[in-house]
Amino acid sequence: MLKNSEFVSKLRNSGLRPTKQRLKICEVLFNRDKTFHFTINDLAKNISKNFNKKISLATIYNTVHAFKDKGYLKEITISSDKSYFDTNITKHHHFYDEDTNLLIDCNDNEIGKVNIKNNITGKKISSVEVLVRVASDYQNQN
Amino acid sequence: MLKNSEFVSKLRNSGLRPTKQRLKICEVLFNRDKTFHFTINDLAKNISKNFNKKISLATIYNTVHAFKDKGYLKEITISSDKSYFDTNITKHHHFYDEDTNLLIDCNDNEIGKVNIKNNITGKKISSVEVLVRVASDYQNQN
DNA sequence: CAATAGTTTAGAATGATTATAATATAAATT
DNA sequence: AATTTATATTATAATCATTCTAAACTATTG
Ligand SMILES: [Mn+2]
Ligand SMILES: [Mn+2]
Ligand SMILES: [Zn+2]
Ligand SMILES: [Zn+2]
Repeated sequence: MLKNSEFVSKLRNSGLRPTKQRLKICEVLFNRDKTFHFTINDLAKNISKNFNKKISLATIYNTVHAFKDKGYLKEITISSDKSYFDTNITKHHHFYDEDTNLLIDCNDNEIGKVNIKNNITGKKISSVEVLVRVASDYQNQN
Repeated sequence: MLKNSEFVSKLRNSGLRPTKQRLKICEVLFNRDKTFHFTINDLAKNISKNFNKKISLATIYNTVHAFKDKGYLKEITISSDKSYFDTNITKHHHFYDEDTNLLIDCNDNEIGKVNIKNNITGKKISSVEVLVRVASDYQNQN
């Protein structure tokens, strides 16, 4: 539950001007109790529903990518045609419900620490992500 | 190192007619000692280089998707704009080298078993995949 | 209040993937 | 082995999410 002036600082601190559009997008994304997952399309619909002045799709793309670059969003790719953004930027894993197409955060009492015994020589690990796909029992599994 | 007649059976057994094009693609993908990762683009280039008669891009897409549906290939999605296919269809995890854009298979002495303590109620796990992104030590990490 | 740098926008361009529908091939049937 | 039927391939067009362009707009600075 951040307020407008906090978004202004947040944007200024990252070298982004606090424009009307960016503040509106901040409000939609970050002015909540819980983090959530969304697609660009979800966000565009959400904004057009809850904002009288329209924000162009190019700006929505630009802003989401800027926020991702600044580390305010993470991108989670499920398949070649499904990409989600996540307002939860802490390290965490996901369940993906193939029936509902919903991403669900895992916490530590759901997936234990991944044990990486050997890394590639000369490389540093930049992220470790687990994706657990789930579906109804009686549905076709692949 | 399978031979042509084995590919013919394999295709027939899955209800796919053993056409010239599909057999050529089988040869390129499965007539090897080691499994590997490829993009559609890689495969198309490979075929045009090693085959005198061209296979249309539509057929390459169709065949790769048919093979994936039949379980002869797995798809590994790295980001919204990078999708790989894998001829290793066993359960395994991956390192992704952000410097070289190369996918590398993990074996059990690199990543231990993922401990899933609680699953979503009423759902069955259809896959568990770990992706470890790595990059050079001195490179920008995100 | 300029001047400047950064931002938004509508619309065009891109490019990977998929659809179309005519032609070709494989399999099944006579 | 000729005919019929089902399936596959192909060139090409269509789709559509994303990115690009460049003109208009806005926030910031002096
Ligand atoms: Mn695909
Ligand atoms: Mn993107
Ligand atoms: Zn999440
Ligand atoms: Zn692999």
